[in-house]
Amino acid sequence: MGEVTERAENAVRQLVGEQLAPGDRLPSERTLVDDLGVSRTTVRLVLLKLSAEGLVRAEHGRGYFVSERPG
Amino acid sequence: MGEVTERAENAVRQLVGEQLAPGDRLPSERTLVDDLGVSRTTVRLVLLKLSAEGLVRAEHGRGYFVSERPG
Amino acid sequence: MGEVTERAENAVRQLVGEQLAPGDRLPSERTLVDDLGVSRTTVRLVLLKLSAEGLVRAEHGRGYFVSERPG
Amino acid sequence: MGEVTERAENAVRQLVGEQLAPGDRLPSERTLVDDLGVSRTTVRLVLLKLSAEGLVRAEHGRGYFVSERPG
DNA sequence: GTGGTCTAGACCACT
DNA sequence: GTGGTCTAGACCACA
Repeated sequence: MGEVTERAENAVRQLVGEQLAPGDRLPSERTLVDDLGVSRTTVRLVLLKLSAEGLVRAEHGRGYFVSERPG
Repeated sequence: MGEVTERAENAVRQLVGEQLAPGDRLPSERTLVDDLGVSRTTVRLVLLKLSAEGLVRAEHGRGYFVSERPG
Repeated sequence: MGEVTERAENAVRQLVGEQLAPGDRLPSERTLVDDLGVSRTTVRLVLLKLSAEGLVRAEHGRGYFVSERPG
Repeated sequence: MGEVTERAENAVRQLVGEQLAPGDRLPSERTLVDDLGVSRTTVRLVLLKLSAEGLVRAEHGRGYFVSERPG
């Protein structure tokens, strides 16, 4: 995993862990693209990783949400 | 066609083929939204497809009805 | 215009004149149906009248909004 | 088909017929949203119709292209 | 109170 | 950064 992706991942992890509560919706993919200054591919790579960890959960057409049971 | 739409399509096909008779009225779009747990857009996509096939026919202000000649 | 429609009209007029500001969105047609306890036909009749007066303006798919220049 | 969609359809037809040549790429759906002032749903409805007619062809991840054989 | 049209914006699959 | 799928919910036309 490259340097850019790693920085994006840490930014999203921090957002989820420190600024959001379980059940909260994350910023949209396109908002994260703008805010983090990375490509949509990179954003999705990060979100897919966090989804696999169970930290967040995607709902088609609605958004990403912070999981109730992290892990 | 996506996974969600496909499941909804199968549910409506089964309803039309097994529980309703020619001339019967289908549940309203909004009822199907509740019963199938999908958006109205997805419900309409399915009903439009079945209409194009001639399985059902829409009547503005009245509802959807099972066709007399399926096919 | 019947008694029921008149009561509904007065309720919406009061809402627009006293509780909302120019540019604000009105409650949706279906919300007004529930809140006023009248049919959709009655609600639309009232909103059409207020639109004709220039008090409110409809935007398809978005809602009704209080006009900037009432009248 | 509604009034808004019809206007959008005519605009795209004119673009395809008068300003683009076979093989040319159309503006992206999101660009058309901005240019035509309608929602992406409406844009897609128009493009789906023109695709069904064979006037244009969609390529996933690449864009819409003017067909070689219009019709 | 139904089907028809339209808005706004999300995630997904792909290049 | 495109097209593809899906959500949510608004007003419109009709019965």
